[in-house]
Amino acid sequence: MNFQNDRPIYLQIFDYLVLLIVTDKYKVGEKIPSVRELATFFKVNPNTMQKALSELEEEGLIYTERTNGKFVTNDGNIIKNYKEKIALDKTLEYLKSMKELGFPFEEVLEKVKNMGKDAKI
Amino acid sequence: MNFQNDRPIYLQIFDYLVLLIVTDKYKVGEKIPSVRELATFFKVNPNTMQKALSELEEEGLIYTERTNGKFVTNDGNIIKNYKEKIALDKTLEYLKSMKELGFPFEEVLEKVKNMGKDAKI
Amino acid sequence: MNFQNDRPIYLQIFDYLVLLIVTDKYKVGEKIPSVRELATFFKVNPNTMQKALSELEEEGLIYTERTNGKFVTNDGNIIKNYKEKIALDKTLEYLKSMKELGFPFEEVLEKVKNMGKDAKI
Amino acid sequence: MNFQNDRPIYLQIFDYLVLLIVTDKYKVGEKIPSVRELATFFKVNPNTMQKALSELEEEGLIYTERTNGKFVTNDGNIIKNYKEKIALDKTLEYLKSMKELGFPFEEVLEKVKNMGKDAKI
DNA sequence: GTGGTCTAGACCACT
DNA sequence: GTGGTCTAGACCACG
Repeated sequence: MNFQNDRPIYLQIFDYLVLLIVTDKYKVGEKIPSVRELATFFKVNPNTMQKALSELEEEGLIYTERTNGKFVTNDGNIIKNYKEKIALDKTLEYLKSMKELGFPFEEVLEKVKNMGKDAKI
Repeated sequence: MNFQNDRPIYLQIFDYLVLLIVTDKYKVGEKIPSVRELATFFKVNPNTMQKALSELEEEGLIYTERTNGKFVTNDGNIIKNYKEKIALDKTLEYLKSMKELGFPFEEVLEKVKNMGKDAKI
Repeated sequence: MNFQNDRPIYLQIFDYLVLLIVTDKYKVGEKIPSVRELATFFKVNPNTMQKALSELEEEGLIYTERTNGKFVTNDGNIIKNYKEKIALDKTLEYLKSMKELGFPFEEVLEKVKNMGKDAKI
Repeated sequence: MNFQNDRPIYLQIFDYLVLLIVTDKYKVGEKIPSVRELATFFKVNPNTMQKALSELEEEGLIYTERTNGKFVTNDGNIIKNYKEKIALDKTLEYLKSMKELGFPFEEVLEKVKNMGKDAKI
């Protein structure tokens, strides 16, 4: 895992784990590796790992069983909604910034289509 | 102007001034206000303002005439290219992150269309 | 039984059993279920169950007859006093924290009355 | 400041700062001491202090101005509501636990009155 | 000087 | 072995 310099590592790990969850790599209700294991895997300090996981828990995507481990939430809807929310946020932000730049919507749509066609993205 | 807390202020000002330039609010070759004036306007420290302007100058969007002030570049192409570059970057980044989330391109296109239709964005 | 995450499970079980005793669900002198049965019932590790019972015994609310089982104390006064002690502790703690928050006693009394009226609590 | 052993220090500091805010010791909009100063004052590690303050910020009771310091929220309503919320929570929890113990409401009221009379609490 | 982040490492209670 | 907490100390960007 390569971390960028302009964002906190714990947030980058957070984002990565979110991806694993919303794309079903970590299944609903599944136990996730221990804090220490994850810290080793990402080559970060356990505290940093802990912080990333705390954020996940705050979002309701995982929960903790004391002395037992951490688990993906059992509520599939939370995951589904979270995924949808991210998507809407990103789409909205994208369209907003394109509009600020002065592109009419048709042109934006054109760009999206072209870029989606050209490359496999 | 409301600044977010998770990004340097000078970058947020930079972005804002870029918008003014690429949307022709600051015309090609036009003189822009002095550092002091801008600092007052944005309610920031002159050092912060200076940093934002330095970034603009580095991108070639403005240039400095010593003792005379700062001006928007006279080369309209620089501005046009810069605008296009931002747009492509944003579009690429958007499509990439949507793909990471597991959305097929058709669904992304759908979301863009819907959101462009629904709201004035 | 739903356990909270911020307190030891054995303490939560302890509290629950205390309730059973002071509210006479477990009568004076009555035999209580075996550690194993209770552990199964609460879905916890027998060690955890044992710890909860040890605390009860320390408080004098139950006693152990070797090879025979555990029993609620025969001394009704112990139970009565314990109940009274808890009540006073809770009341004192409650009033203290309300005072710390800056509520005058009259207002506290008002809140108690209202909340006791409105809901069945 | 004497910390208890059965609760995280950062939460005890959190509670204490909440008291300072809801009782107007820290006024609306006022700058609070720097993380380092507070850490020194409470004799804890800056990280611990930071965690306590993060919780406060999450609750909306304080906000951060980057490189400038932390401030009590400017919205007096947030503070007022928070105070009221704590009071209701505490009252509800108190009445609930007294009911669980088997005390009829009249008796609870009596205890509250007596204890409020006897001592200055 | 400000807050934010991160590391290294330790200790603890609980199961 | 699990998560949670805490310390000591460092570095960084920002203003």
